[in-house]
Amino acid sequence: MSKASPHRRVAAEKPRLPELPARRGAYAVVLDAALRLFAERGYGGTSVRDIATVAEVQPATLYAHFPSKAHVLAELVRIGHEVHQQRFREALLEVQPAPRLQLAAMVRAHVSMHADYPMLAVVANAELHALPAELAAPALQLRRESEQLLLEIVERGVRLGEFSVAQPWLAVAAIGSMGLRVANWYTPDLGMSADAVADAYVEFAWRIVGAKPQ
Amino acid sequence: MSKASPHRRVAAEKPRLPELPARRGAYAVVLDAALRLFAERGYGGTSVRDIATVAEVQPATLYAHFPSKAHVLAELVRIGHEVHQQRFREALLEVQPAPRLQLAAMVRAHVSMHADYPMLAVVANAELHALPAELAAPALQLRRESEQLLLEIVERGVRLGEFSVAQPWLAVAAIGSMGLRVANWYTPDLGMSADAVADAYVEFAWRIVGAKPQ
Amino acid sequence: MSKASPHRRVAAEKPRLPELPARRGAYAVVLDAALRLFAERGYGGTSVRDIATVAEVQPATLYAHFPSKAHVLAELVRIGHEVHQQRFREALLEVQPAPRLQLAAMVRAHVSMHADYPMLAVVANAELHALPAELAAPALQLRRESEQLLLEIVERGVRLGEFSVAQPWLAVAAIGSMGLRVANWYTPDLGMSADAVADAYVEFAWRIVGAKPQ
Amino acid sequence: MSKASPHRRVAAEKPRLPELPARRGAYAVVLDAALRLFAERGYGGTSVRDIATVAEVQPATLYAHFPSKAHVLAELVRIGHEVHQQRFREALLEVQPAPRLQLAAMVRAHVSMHADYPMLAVVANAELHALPAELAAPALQLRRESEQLLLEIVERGVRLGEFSVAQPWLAVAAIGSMGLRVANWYTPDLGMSADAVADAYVEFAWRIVGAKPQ
DNA sequence: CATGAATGAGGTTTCATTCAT
DNA sequence: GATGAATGAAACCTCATTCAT
Repeated sequence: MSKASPHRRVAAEKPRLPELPARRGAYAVVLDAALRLFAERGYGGTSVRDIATVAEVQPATLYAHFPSKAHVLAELVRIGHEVHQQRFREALLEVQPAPRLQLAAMVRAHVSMHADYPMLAVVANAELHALPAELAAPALQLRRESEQLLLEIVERGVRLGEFSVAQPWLAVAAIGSMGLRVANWYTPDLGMSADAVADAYVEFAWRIVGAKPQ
Repeated sequence: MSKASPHRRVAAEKPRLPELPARRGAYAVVLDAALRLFAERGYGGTSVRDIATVAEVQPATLYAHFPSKAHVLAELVRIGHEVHQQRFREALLEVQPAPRLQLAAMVRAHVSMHADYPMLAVVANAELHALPAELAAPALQLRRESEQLLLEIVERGVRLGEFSVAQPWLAVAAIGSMGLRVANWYTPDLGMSADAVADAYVEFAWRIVGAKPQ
Repeated sequence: MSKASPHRRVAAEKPRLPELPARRGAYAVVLDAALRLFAERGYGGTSVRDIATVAEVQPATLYAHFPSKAHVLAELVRIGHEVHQQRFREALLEVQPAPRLQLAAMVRAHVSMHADYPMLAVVANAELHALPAELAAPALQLRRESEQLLLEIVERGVRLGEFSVAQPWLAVAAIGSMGLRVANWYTPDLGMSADAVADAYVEFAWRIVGAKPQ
Repeated sequence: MSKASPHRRVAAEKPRLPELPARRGAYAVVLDAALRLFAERGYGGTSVRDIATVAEVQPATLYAHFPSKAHVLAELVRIGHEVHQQRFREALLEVQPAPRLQLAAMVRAHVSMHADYPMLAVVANAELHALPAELAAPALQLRRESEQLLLEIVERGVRLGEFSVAQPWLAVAAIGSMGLRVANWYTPDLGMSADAVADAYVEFAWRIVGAKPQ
């Protein structure tokens, strides 16, 4: 399919991919083209020819770098989840062990990742279902771990009396969902920094879990 | 494409479509099949042949009722938005004019719609981008109106001193996003009623906007 | 196919069909619609639905009057050849037995038929090949007879010393071809009567066979 | 459609296409197959699969060389008109400026082209109407120019007193029509050379315009 | 590593036709 | 006699992928 979609699924245009140190040339161009197209039209709405055209490469060239179209998506999904996990890891390493601060650090990481790499986030979220089971498994594992981590923080906050929320897992679902969707509408053109959005969402998260002031 | 997706995009199996009074026969069967398939595999991942097979009709029969595959999606998107709007309308008609109650009614309508018709909601949200502009326009218009309505309620709450939130539009974005995602994970099998989920989300929404107790 | 052709295959719009005494109703409407469409787009470029649409009838109705699409064409071809033959017959019955006058009468009949029923003539000529052998046979027979008749007239003229042409059969081919093509370009809008065209073509025919003056 | 037509639209079998210097392989094979099938069954009566089968390639291969079925026809129509124009051009360049000789040269070129490439001529004439406007335009333009050229020769002959014909444009129509139809019946199997046919038609053309002897 | 050409399968849609009403 | 709905086949075309060069 080659028609452009009439209404954007992602508001922002860039940045698209984080630095991919070791990989240059056709690999990077193809990945970048696929990212843009999968984000805009979805995996099923994008043909290998579409990708090759945007990448200014022949369709056959794609197969020198990826075993199949699905593997291109798999690679984008992997990168997306890796970036997400990396931000989570850094956030945890640098934060004091207070639930209130831990939650803030996680939400900030979550939201800013979705604002900084919106296309990557949309593809990793919305096109995951297009992957065959074995290619999707690693991403699903990371997702479960992240959610579990967030849940443990919230439950610990509740146990310590710092948070007050009836069903922590529902709060986690709500907080996660809030952040996911940022990828769809955030763009620097809004005149608001990604940090400012993250700040606001941290406040929302605190409120949802009933965090005590201070 | 005819391979089954390995991980569910929607947890619930039913109910799928609201009563479509006057329409019976192939029209309803096709629509129901398309709903299930679009929800599971996406529009681009579903072929007309797939739909026909599930509906137990010939592909040609589909074209006696819909001008194209896109029009099948358009009809599902239309129905989804109509149900959503209908719930919003009823909620508003029956509620006291207090912002706190209005917000509660809207969130309850929003969440319960996504829990009651999860497939319809997922298709209407996640596959809207696959529609050509002219078919997507009515849904986009309804979306803007719903969001505007929610925003006005929150802003009024702030003006009246009942709510306390720095950027009402961000709060609206967060609240809306929370509810959207319910469609992906809710199923009665969780042992939790849709009403109970809605109750919890109403509480979250109140907290996000800093609603004063009472 | 339903797109209109961009350049006319027949210049004239009407008249289309001679009076069909005994047949009224759907039969006549279908035949008239098919005539127009076959003339403009050809048999292969016209669908049964196209015919039904123009005839303002359901496709199924067509099958109450014709066993198949091919039989609709066969009927038009039959009528076309019948009209042609009828004109030839009348021409012969009313003419003096001089080759010069006989040739004139035949050419006049041939040309005026193509000018009076251009759509019918174009369909009978240009779409004959689309008919299966058994449906085309009667028309092919009539064609051979007409040609043979013309050939005999020319050969007799040569024998009697009234015509002078080396290869009578080539002259007949040329004279017949000239007249056939009139159907494509003649229209009363040209400001010239069909009779005037026929007069001119009679003169051409005389010249081709080298008819002695008087 | 794959049934063979029962009565030939073109008597001759070959030669079919002029030398296409630079083009070999699938392009040429497809074009040759399409020429034969379009000539026999018409554009609407020939499927892409039919062409691919005769060309001994896959249908998909056709689309590596032509954007659509219509473009295959367009290419044939283009080649046909180019050959015709080329013959006209050569004829004019080599002839003395006497109207009588000019007319002879043109008619000879016209007729011999239709006898030498009968399939190409039939397709270019009889299937032109199946092309969308933008693809048909160049051919229509060439046609108008050829006709205009012939008309100017006849009118000049009349002015110079070498020809005597009341309506030169009608004579041109008749002469052109005569030649067109040669493509339908001529075949070397008749035992008559294309040149001999052309000679006869030159004589007919002279007679039609009333050319003075010598 | 990149490519142009080819392919078999399958995409969406239209076809001529039938049949119960 | 007319129809609305259905159908199996086939229409045109695009798909992801391969391979010799």
